[in-house]
Amino acid sequence: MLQKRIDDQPTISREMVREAQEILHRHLKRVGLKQTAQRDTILKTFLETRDHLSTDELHRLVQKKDAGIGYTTVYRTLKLLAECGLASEVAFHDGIARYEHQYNRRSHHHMVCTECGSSVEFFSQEVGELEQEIGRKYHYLTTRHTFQIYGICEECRKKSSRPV
Amino acid sequence: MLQKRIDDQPTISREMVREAQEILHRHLKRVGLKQTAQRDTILKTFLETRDHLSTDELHRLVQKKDAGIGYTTVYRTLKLLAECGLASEVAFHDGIARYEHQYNRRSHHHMVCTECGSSVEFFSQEVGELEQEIGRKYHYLTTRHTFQIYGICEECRKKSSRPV
DNA sequence: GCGAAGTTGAATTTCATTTTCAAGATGCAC
DNA sequence: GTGCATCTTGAAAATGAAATTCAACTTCGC
Ligand SMILES: [Mn+2]
Ligand SMILES: [Mn+2]
Ligand SMILES: [Zn+2]
Ligand SMILES: [Zn+2]
Repeated sequence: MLQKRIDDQPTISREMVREAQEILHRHLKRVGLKQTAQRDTILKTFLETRDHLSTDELHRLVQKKDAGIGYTTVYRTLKLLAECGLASEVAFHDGIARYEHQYNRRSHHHMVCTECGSSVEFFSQEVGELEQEIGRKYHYLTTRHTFQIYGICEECRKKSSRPV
Repeated sequence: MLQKRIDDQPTISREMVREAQEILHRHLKRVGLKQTAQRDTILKTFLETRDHLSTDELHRLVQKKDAGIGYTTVYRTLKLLAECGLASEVAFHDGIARYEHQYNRRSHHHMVCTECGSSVEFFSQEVGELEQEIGRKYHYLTTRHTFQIYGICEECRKKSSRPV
């Protein structure tokens, strides 16, 4: 699952992890839940990648840090992270839910290759403006939108024109 | 599942059904499959509604015409219709696959209420242009895109501000 | 009509997601 | 620090839409 990096975020720093954890902790307190080592480990692991991870994939990464953490806890923590804005779900239409972290990330969209599953991130202000415009027009209070482009990447086109 | 009608297609005519069936029949022949009464009934039923139907919902409608037609056949026929461009999948993010027919329909997008599930269709040329532009920029051969806006409709906002 | 090849629908399987539950951890009150 | 109500955890089970299987049936080229 390749992914071209087209903005300029450095690898996450210790400081950023701490700040993100504070956001989580405040959220937990607000809704009457408790801090746990598992939740912190999962958040930290999640911040360390810029990939679009399935629960299963994140679980595998988390297990390298603490083999005792179960799939269910990763699953539940991702929901919590989405609640407090640290994660968002991205549907690549491949039948599984993927998440990406939203801490210090510019809002962006994805173009996905339907052959190999790789994706490119791109930025477009227009799409967000369209959300506002259409919401106003039909009297919806809009909360979010999804926009994905599907196609075949250059690599895959080369491969299929030059078969083995 | 309400849906405002914002373009001007009349109810499907007998003539249109015939034309759409010809498209299906040509497709079947092309890929070495066979015409059946079930497939024709399913296509006809599908064309008669402008809703965004799950396989289950379409199956229920089809059964009113021919109670012997099974869920599996509806499921498989929807795939065939998508293959020949007569249907397209629309993901409203409610966990089930929905289809709408694409015979004599203007391309459009959807805004979905996350409270009641109702949807509004809207038209935007810009979105299609953006697909082209981004595809060119990153050397993808684009095939399609998805764009949905999520929010809360006027009805639902009224309801929640005036609780029983 | 014959027969090869495709179709059908009930039943089964698959598989990501969600729920359950009993044992363990957390954190507020004292 | 201790008590204890409440929340958390992870294995296992349940869920449910989607996909597959298979034996009986239909289609269609000859
Ligand atoms: Mn992304
Ligand atoms: Mn529509
Ligand atoms: Zn590719
Ligand atoms: Zn609504």
